[in-house]
Amino acid sequence: MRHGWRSIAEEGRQRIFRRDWAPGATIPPEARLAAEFGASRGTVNRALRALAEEGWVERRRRLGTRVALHPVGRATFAVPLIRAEVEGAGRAYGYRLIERREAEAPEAVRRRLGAGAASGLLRVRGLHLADGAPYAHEDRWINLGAVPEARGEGFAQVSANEWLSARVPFTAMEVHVAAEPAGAAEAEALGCGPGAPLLVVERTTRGPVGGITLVRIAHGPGHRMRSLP
Amino acid sequence: MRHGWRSIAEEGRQRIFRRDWAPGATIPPEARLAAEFGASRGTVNRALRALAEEGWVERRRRLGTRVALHPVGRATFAVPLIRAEVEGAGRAYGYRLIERREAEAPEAVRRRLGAGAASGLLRVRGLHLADGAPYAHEDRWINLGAVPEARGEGFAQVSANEWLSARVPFTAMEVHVAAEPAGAAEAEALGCGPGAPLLVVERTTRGPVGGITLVRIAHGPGHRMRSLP
DNA sequence: TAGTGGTCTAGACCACGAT
DNA sequence: TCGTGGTCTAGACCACTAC
Repeated sequence: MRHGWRSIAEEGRQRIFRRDWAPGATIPPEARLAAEFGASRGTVNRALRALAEEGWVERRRRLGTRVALHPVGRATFAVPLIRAEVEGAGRAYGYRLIERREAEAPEAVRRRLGAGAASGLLRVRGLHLADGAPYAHEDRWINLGAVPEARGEGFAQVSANEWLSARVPFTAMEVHVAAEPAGAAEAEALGCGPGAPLLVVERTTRGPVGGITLVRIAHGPGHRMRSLP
Repeated sequence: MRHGWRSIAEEGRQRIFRRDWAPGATIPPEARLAAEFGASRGTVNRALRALAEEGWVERRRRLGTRVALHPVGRATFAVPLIRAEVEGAGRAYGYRLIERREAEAPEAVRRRLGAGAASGLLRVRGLHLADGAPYAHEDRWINLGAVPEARGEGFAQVSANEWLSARVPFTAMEVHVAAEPAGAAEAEALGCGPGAPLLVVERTTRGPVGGITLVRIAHGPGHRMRSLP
């Protein structure tokens, strides 16, 4: 038998699906599987690591590899530039600045950004358009302590979304998703009734030195997020 | 210098962040980096593969490894059992069946399940409770062609969510997320006003032989999805 | 203490795709 | 054609943890 790590992983999935390897059971150790498949231990390790990342098995030193009792699924979503998202759908992208000012941030915002009372925060609101129609409302706080250059940028031509992405790499990102009724400002910007259900994505972005930006993106009614394959 | 693959990956992230490796630029090939870091090519490969999975670089044979122009972020969410989700939050879990019947499915449902006109479909609706209060409304179609045992199950004591998870492993899952106004049935079950914004998660689950189940889970007002770290 | 997975090495061949 | 990443091998040492 000739086996690559992908086919070994697939065979493992099949055995789990057929209950040859039952939920909760410990499967044979890598060395034994390597002998069975006629592969090296490294190849088997690669395959089992893939199954572990997919949530099918749990691996622990000494304990061995056990089939997960409740295969916890995972779904991954892309977090693209809004411009790229719109243009990727074959629509014309547009952007309009609504508001830009240095302002006192609510305590919750400072805390989530890890910004001390000393560092200023910039608030930028804007509207993303697709084919001229409102697409998403962006309400952003930028930590000027982490990105002082933002002071010199008006964000009238280029959205903060795009400006930051091109200039400030991040190292970690936290994403919350919720359904919320449109507030007054969002309803006006998006052209929907107040209270209309909006898909709201909140992202906190951090660099090596701390919080960079916190953004709330409210998508117009009907918007869908689709998981990556 | 002694380096494991994790520290090599971290060094790569730092170089990208510092723009030593600029966006769009091609970084040195694995063999060169291996010499630089005093590691074997296999170790460097492992590190760069990790950076590629995180979206920092794009790798292609012959072309080499390029730093991504727009570091497309990815956010991963767990798709757990609702019971596990509720109990994990330290709340008491409950379940109530609302409806169970074999029914004609809309064409859209059949298509997404890849179910022919011949195979019957079972519809199960239920309500998940946390501390006795409505938590999420589940509206599910089960492909009896793929899971004939479901005919003999009443789903009165155990939710379809849990029954399927324990019995039918899946191989692929597609997830859609949207904000939608509560319909009449959902509003009644969840005890909210009709039109209230609900976070709706639609999952299509497939096994090796085809579609298994399509479920629409409407979470009560205020629910949040949080990305995994 | 011993069994298991985690990782590293040095070398090899292959698949892809620009030239 | 040939440089690049993708993968496999056989062997080795280490880290964790049940016993």
